[in-house]
Amino acid sequence: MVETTRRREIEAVASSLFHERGYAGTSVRDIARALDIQGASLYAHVASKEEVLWAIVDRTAIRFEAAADAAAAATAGRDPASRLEQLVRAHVAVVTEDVQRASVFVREWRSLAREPRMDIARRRDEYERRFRAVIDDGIATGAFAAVDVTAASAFILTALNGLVSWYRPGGRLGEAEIADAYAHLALAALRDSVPER
Amino acid sequence: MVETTRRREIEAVASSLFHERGYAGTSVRDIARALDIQGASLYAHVASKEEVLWAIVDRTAIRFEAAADAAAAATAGRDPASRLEQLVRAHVAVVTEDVQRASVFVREWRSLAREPRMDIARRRDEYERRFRAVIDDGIATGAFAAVDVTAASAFILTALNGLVSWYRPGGRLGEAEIADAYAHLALAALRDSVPER
DNA sequence: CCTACCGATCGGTAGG
DNA sequence: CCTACCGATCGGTAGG
Repeated sequence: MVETTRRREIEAVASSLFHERGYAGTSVRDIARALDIQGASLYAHVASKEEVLWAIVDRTAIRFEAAADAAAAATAGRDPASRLEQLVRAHVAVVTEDVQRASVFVREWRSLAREPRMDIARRRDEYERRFRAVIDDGIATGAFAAVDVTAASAFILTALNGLVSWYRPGGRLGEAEIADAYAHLALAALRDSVPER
Repeated sequence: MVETTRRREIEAVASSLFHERGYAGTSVRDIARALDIQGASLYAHVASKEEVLWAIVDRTAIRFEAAADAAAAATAGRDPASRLEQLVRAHVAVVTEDVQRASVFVREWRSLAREPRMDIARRRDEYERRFRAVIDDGIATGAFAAVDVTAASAFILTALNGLVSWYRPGGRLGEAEIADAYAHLALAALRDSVPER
């Protein structure tokens, strides 16, 4: 499938509907109706409903990965707290940049067929590993308290992902405020409460 | 609808399927098949598919509310940190006690029709308000850092709810370990990093 | 991008 | 709890 304007419109509209009603709760005709075309006409642009979900999920996964890569590159060699802070800020930026797509990525990837679902599962694990590695380092250096790394990374990552269920563009809290607050909360959660003594 | 054994079995099976595939992704026949009866036979026990979702969601909402009530009652008059700790522990307990139902409550309440959905939305707001109130108090007393209360309560509550997507009964981390870790993380996230000086 | 159409499945009812 | 059945809708194809 070539990347036409129409194709991009379809993905935008689908992201919005999948975000609101979920993948299974959205029909191909719902998407078509939002574009003022017939349901069957959609198939001139996409191979299947699932292919649209895949396009949204894969692209968004790439954004998260690229943002985390950039954060890691920018903070290489620095202390764990700074590295985690940038990972958190990168994640918040990707979510706020496009909540609908981020929401579909976070919530609807389970609706994919076996193979693509396993691909995403693997990439999510990889992504989580970045957080775990930084937390591990922080515990090793004494910057972070000796918490259970699985629980801590799950706590922080699900909090970050939870942003998709409450962030509203144009709301009182913009991306900058949320990034600051979330970076502070995540770091404070991990930081050893009695650092120097 | 009277509460028969069959009725309870239906809700248990439906919780499991809704947890795995979502409400919209689960058919009435899927539920019936898991019970070894015909799809139409389900209607001898339930009025509609949505009524089953409502039963699960409403009961689970009641559990969260009751657990928070008990936590609040047990810590009335105490310091904000202790009160928040017990709210966190209560939440973790309800999730781990029945992940499937908790997961359906957290993820699928949006699939309800307008009226029940608004009822749940209202009760979720009410529930969040308990967290906000304690956080507000903690900031007022100086026990907590002066974070944005909306961001902080959303961060913590979505982290708590995120447990439904990774908790596995019988896994390495049991309810006690998770409750300890999550209570620590939530309190540390809020605590003023330089309390006495 | 449309019309016309496909088989399959959806939630649900009637009547036992 | 079953059989038999309902209209509506599902994702998708053929052929223009």
